[in-house]
Amino acid sequence: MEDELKNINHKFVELFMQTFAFTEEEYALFLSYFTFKTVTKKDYYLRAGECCHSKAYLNKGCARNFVLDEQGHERILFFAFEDWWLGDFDSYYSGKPGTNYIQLLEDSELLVISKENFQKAEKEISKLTQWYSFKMRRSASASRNRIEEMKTLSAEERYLKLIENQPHIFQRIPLQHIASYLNIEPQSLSRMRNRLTNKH
Amino acid sequence: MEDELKNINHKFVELFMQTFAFTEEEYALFLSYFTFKTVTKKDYYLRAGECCHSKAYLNKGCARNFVLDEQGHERILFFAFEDWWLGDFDSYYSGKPGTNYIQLLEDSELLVISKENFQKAEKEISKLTQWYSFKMRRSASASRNRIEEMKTLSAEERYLKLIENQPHIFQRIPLQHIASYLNIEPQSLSRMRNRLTNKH
DNA sequence: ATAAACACTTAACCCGGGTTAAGAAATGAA
DNA sequence: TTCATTTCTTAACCCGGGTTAAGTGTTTAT
Repeated sequence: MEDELKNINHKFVELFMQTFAFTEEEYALFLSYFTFKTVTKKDYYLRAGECCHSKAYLNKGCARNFVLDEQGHERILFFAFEDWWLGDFDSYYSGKPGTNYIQLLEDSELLVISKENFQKAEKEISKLTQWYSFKMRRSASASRNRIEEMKTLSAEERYLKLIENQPHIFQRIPLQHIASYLNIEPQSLSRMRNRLTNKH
Repeated sequence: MEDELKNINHKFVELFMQTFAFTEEEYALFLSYFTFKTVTKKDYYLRAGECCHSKAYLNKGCARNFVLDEQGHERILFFAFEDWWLGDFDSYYSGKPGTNYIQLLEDSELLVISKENFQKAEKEISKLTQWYSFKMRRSASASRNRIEEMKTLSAEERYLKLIENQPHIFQRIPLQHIASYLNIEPQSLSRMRNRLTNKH
């Protein structure tokens, strides 16, 4: 862990040191519960059927979170980039096997904390619970907004919104995965992009 | 309030008295922060553009939570029945105007608690915070499952799953609203039902 | 009792996305 | 450099759901 400390994403440091006002001691204690892990492109952090016993801070790299439909097609629920947390939280809390796959799309760095260590940390650093309920609320809100978006926008509208709001995704994520995220086939995305450019 | 106390849904009593082990005093205090409200069919608890300053326990009746898409079509996100809580939680926490409409579909009874009163109650009854973070986690999990369902199932599969898992909905909710919940037009639902019965 | 409002169904036509198949372009490995 | 793999595109055909329109029940209000 020692060597990697200097490489920790500044957003991680800022979040706990500034936003949640951890003391140096609390921060050091919190960090000591993590393990630093490098994973290569295409590795999985989690597969369906496994129990999720940890959460992981994505220090560097990006990942896709997907499930399989009844025909075995991969359906990407969302992408994760630097400063996101990885995990199947249904499985994490229920202790039961989950349905999510989480695959890294680049060589990446993770800060992994086990469920047990997180519980210990929560007992020792009371601010953590506060942070966590804040995060939970934000996550619930994001999911509700996503549902709203899926219900009110067409595939084309969602594509245009994605270009508008998260253009960086197109720099790092292959179009086939973006198609899956938009819930259409790669061929349909290709056809749609063609349609859109010929409009002008 | 006095008169209506005996009509409070037994699930409400059980939740706080048994599951969260409120004392008689805590329960009485908590209840004193609510106002009992009867509303008639088609009334709105909330409209888009309004700020949501309260949450409401649906003691009796049912409601639909919907948003408008860009063409002004109503899109139902979910239905609420007895023992659900009503509110636009993005607006509740942000203090900003929300996008959700919540309309009662039957003559209904609500137990309404204002944001201020809930905050007071949280300070006086620490178990409430515990209850609330539990609820938040459940809600986040439900939303994620809903996204997963929307991404992996066709309209027909979602319809069959609805019959299987929540047949009571068909007793109380008009088909046009169920169509909106399934994200299809009433005509398409009608056609689909016809298709399905003719299969046998 | 009667009209108005609401809820559901059927049918014809259109269009976007799925499917299948093939080929082009870009990337990676030996 | 060369071959293999991966990624992206194009095209033809099909199908489910949208759209429009009309018609049939079914409630609700007066």
